[in-house]
Amino acid sequence: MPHYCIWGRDSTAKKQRAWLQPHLLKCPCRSGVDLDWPPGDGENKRAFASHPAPRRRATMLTRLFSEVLPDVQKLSGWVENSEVEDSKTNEEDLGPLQDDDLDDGDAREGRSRDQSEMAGDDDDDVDDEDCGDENEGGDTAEKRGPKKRKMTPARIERSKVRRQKANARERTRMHDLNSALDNLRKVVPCYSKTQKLSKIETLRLAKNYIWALGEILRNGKRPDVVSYVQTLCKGLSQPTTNLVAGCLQLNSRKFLTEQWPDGARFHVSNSSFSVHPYSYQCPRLSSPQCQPGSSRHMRTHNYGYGDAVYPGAISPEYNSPDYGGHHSSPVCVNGNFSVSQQECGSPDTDRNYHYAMHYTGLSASRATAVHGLAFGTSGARSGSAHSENVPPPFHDVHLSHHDRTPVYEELNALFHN
DNA sequence: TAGGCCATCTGGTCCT
DNA sequence: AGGACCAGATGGCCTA
Repeated sequence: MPHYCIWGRDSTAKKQRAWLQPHLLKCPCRSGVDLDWPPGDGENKRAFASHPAPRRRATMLTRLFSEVLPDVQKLSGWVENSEVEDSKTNEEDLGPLQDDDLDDGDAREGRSRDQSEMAGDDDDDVDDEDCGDENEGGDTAEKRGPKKRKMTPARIERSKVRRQKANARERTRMHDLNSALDNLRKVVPCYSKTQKLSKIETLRLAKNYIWALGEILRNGKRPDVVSYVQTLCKGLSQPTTNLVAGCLQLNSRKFLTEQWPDGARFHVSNSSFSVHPYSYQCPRLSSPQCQPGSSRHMRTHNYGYGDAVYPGAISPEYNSPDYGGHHSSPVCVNGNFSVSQQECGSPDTDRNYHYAMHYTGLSASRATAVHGLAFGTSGARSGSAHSENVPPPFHDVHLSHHDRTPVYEELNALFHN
């Protein structure tokens, strides 16, 4: 049973909530009062109730890049060497923050305490420094070294200006980072301007995408769709998994009717399979929110696209020529399906549209080409603001004229918003 | 209301 | 001294 201790005073409800997430937190206090987890009742519970903020919430990007980097390094290594020792990296590197990540807690403690002390207003800082000058009789180590210069009003003013400039630079830096992430979103196998992947999911998907492409290079053959999708979705949240699956299936279907360079038609067998680990029942399908044109969730949120399902991602019968026209419209937009009123929430609808990833007998090679290698088909992205020389994402692949059903128009609108 | 994601501010560290 | 980068803290917004 882990122990947590008290290391400060802050009573905001949110921080208390966060503090109670043991997987995110590790109290850096050396000498605080240890408390049993879970809080339980009595004095211990009261102590938790009044417990302060977490000292640390794992920094997202650092965590993510620590996940991505080993794979990228490994990938680049075996691409160059044409060999890979194993493929267990994905299993190794994902997961919640580990205790090892927090081993530097003590080191941070001192810094955090310094920050806490310095977080006060400038006047306090000035007072402290002035007081420090007055206590020259002591012989502690921290009182040696260069003598602090007195904070004159002019120096304080300059310090404020410096701080403001630093803040502006930091904002710019973070905006640049976000722009880069936006560009990354455009090249991973799932992109929508209205349903942005979160930063962490974008990085995870990018990592998986790189890994999948590397596997293709290593094996010299195209993988089956299932393993390809499994690779892409490894470590992703359920909503992101469904979104990716939907995107893949959508774009796969686009190619069902397109001519390939060799003139061969895309082969569609009668067989199909489901990838149940990724199945996800749209919880709002039968809810009152399931209304045509509902736009409540037409905004960016990471879990809003959780049940995004696109026409090609539904059941195999959906693709059959016998498929009824009344079924041609369900499009889950951020969890809301644009279905007719009578369909919404009906048992039949729920039964027919169980939102597992159903793959038609899609040729693995074609799918791979679509999702991983066939950038050339889409041409250059027009109007893209990013400067990186990135391949255009497959979602820009144009549909052939006869494939531009209203559903696809809607999807195109969705994807190009 | 809990929890996730995000932007912003901030001070520390390293480097030029 | 100042810039880049990092990471902790904080609060807003949103969904379930």
